[in-house]
Amino acid sequence: MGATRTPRDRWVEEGLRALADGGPDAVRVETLAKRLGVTKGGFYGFFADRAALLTEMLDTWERESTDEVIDRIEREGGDPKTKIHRAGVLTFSDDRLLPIDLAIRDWARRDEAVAERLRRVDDRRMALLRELIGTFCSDPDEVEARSLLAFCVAIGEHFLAAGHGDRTRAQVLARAADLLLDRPGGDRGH
Amino acid sequence: MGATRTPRDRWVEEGLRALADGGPDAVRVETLAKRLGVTKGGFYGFFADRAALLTEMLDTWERESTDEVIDRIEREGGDPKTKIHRAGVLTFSDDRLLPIDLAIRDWARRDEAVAERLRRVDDRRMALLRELIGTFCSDPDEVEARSLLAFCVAIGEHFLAAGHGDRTRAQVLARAADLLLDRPGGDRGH
DNA sequence: CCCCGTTTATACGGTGGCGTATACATTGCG
DNA sequence: CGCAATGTATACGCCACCGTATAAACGGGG
Repeated sequence: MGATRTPRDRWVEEGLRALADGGPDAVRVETLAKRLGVTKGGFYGFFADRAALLTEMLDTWERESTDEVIDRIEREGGDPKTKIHRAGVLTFSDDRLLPIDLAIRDWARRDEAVAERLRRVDDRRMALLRELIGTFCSDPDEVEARSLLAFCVAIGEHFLAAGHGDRTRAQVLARAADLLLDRPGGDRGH
Repeated sequence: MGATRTPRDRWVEEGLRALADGGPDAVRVETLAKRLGVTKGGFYGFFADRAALLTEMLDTWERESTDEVIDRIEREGGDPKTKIHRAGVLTFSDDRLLPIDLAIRDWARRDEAVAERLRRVDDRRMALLRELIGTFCSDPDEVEARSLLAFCVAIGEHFLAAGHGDRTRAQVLARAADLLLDRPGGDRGH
C-alpha cells in the first residue's frame, strides 16, 4: 500500500494548534491543509467531515490531559504540595496543552457536548486536588473551598489582564499559593 | 428627515448579544440584520465596516462595565464586604454583562487591541478590590494576593466544569468567600 | 402637497469555506 | 514489473458572508 504521508494524527495535531490560537471557528479543513503543505484531498479519506475532526481532537485532548498528566503526577511522587504544584505546571504551564485547555473552556460555554467532556476532565483534576489538599486540611467543606480556589486561580489567572503595580504576577501567585496551601485553617475548629 | 428605525445602538446591542453567545466570529452583519428584522442595507450608513461595529461594541462594553458599575457601587455604599459582594453580583451575575465579559476574555487572548481594553477594565476592578480588601488586611502583599484570588475565582468559576459532590457550587463559593474575606491573616505578622 | 434626506430592499461581484467526484501519483507486494 | 491501495491534486456546485451600488419607501419642513 501507498505510504501514509499525512496521517490522521497530523490533521488532529494541526487542528489542535488551530483551536489553540483561533478557537473552534479557526479549525478549517482547507486552512489546515495549507499549513500541512497539502490540499484537502486526503482529509476526507480519514474523516467524514469537519465535525469528525473536531470530535477526534477532543478525544485526543481528553486523553492527554487526564490519563497522561495524572499518571505522571502519581508516578513521580513527592509530598502533596509538590504534587499540586507539578499538576499545575503540567497542565497550566505547558505551551501545548494550556492554550488548548483555555480554548476548550470557552468553547464549552456554547456547546453542550464539549461541556460534558470538560466536566469529565475537570472532575478528575478536582478529585486530585481534593485528595492532596485533604492531606493537610481536615474540614471537608474547607477542602472543597480551597480546591475550588486553587483550580479557579490556575485557570482564571490566564483570563485576567490586570497588572499588580511593582509586583510580578508570579510573585502574587506565589503568595496566593501560600494562602491556600500553607495555613491549615481547617484543622482549627469542629 | 426620515425616522431612525434601526439606530446605531440597536446594531451595537445585537452585536453584543451575538458576541456573548457565539464569540467574535458570530458577529456577522447579515446575521444581525436578520435578527433585527431588516437587511444589511442600513448598516453601512452607520458603520464603515464590520470592524467599526466591533470597535463600537467594545467601547460600549468598556463604558458599561467600568464607570457605570463602579459608580453604582460607590454610590450605594455599605461596608467593604458588602461592596465586594455587590461588585461581584453587578458584573459577574448580570445576565447581560457576564457572557459578554467572558467572551471578551477569550477574545483578548488572540487580539492585542482587545487585550489592552480588558487590561484597562481589569485594572480598575482590581483597584477597587485592593481598596476594599485593604480595609481589613494590612499586609500589602497579602492584600494583592487575596484580591487576585477573589478576582480569579469570580471569573474562573464560570470556566470550570467540575461538580462538588453533594454540595452546590454556590455553597462552595460561599465558603471560599469566607476564606478570602473573613480571616484577617494579614494583620498577624508584617 | 411636494421635496429631500434618511433608511431600507435588492442585486451584484468577490472571497472563502464545505463536501463530492474524478483522475493522477506513489509505493509495497506478488 | 505491474497491480491495487492509498494519498493527493484539481475541479465542481453550493452556501454564507463582505462591501458596493442603486433604486424604492418613508416622513418632516417648506
